[in-house]
Amino acid sequence: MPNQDHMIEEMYNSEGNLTEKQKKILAAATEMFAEKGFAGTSTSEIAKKAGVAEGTIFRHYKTKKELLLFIVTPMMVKLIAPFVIKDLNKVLNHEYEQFEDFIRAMIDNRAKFLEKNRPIIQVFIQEIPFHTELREQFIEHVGTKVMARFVQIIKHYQANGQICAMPASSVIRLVGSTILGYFVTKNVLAAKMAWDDEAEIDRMVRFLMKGLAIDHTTK
Amino acid sequence: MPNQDHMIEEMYNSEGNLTEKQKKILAAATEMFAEKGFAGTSTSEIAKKAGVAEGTIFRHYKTKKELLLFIVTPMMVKLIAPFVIKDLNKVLNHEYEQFEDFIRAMIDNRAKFLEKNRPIIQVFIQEIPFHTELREQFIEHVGTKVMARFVQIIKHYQANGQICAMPASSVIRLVGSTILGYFVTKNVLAAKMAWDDEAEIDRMVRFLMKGLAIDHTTK
DNA sequence: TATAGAAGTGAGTAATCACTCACTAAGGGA
DNA sequence: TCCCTTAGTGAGTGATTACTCACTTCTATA
Repeated sequence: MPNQDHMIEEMYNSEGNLTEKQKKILAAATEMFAEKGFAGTSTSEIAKKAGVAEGTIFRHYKTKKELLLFIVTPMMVKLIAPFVIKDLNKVLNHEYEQFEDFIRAMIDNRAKFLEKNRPIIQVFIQEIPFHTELREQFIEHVGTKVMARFVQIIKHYQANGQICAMPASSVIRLVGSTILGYFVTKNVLAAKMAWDDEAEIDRMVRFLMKGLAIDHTTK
Repeated sequence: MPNQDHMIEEMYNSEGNLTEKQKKILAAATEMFAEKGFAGTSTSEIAKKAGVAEGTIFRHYKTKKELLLFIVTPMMVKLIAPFVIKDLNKVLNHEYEQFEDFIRAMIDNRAKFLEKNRPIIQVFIQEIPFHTELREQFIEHVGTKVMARFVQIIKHYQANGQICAMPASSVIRLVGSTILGYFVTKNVLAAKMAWDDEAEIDRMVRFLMKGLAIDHTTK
């Protein structure tokens, strides 16, 4: 797909020069996709909510699906990749000497990312099972590039003697699952229960550090 | 909703006395909902795949949504609740003296459950964001009943001195996230990469045991 | 074997779907 | 001022949607 990169780059630069109505369309579509799903939302509903004619949507996006991709694609490109590259450098420059510091920085960073892009991320997660393009994009941008960076980071701390020997991919999965689980419960069940965020983060970090520490027990 | 329990009970008993065509409808609907989503699947498609007339679907299910609920509801009732109750008793009867044995039994049990009901579970997970009824049912059956059981189990092992002091809900979240992450990567990325299942389980269990062990380090 | 009730059918319905197109409005450079 | 490009419009398109209903077929029991 040679035009995909072009499309992405275009979006990268063009966020500023969008018409007022175009912004309204994107906002309305994001909100409705998050609430009712892509297949459950009609273009007429989006137009009504955005306060534009239905034809206006199709002036800018050839199909309804293209609208979805324009909402969801830049999130992956713009916001995941740069973070990882930047933080990788910090790690390799010994900015996070302790693995714990790196974990805490990552949790904090992702929390802010999630807060800023909650509805878009929601749409992305909800729609990924139904759209091959989304899966492919995700694998391309996150699955390979980001993964490779993380492997380097983990190996760095393993060589350091800070975390135990184990395939890097397993470490990433364990850490990722734990952090993801924290975000999911925090965001989905937040209102339903008492939630001391700082304490939960502390417990989670401690659990991770202990779980990944080098074994001293001879079992 | 007073008729919900009745509906559930009915399904509980009636799985055997379904017509051949009804079974075909359920199978076809499950498969298509999993693949294309509830909103993205039309009743005419289901009828075609099941080899029945479209009217036959609506003879048994008043609406398309009722069909979805008939597919997804019994999974929660029949298969989650009994397991937990049974295993709770095993724990309280000291059948799993070691917390590790309990964890391993649970992983094994859930793996079999997932294998048997993969498409239904997939539909359930994919549709839960869009249907309030599903969320309510899940909270009612899993969120409260199952949660309460787990809290008892965790407290048992904490009193035993096998796992560290921490709110039971946090322990459940950490363990649950880790196991869920294992299942997700295993099932979603299974074909894409090498996967030594036994080794992964061992690593995960070791991670959990270390992570939840009682602290000896004076930090 | 007669019959009632359930299972199954498929043509038909109004509503809604994503999308088109001929059109007007607006803005900026020559 | 003219003109060209882009943005925006909304009525209209055929296809598809979930669902209905009058009808036939099957099946169990009396």
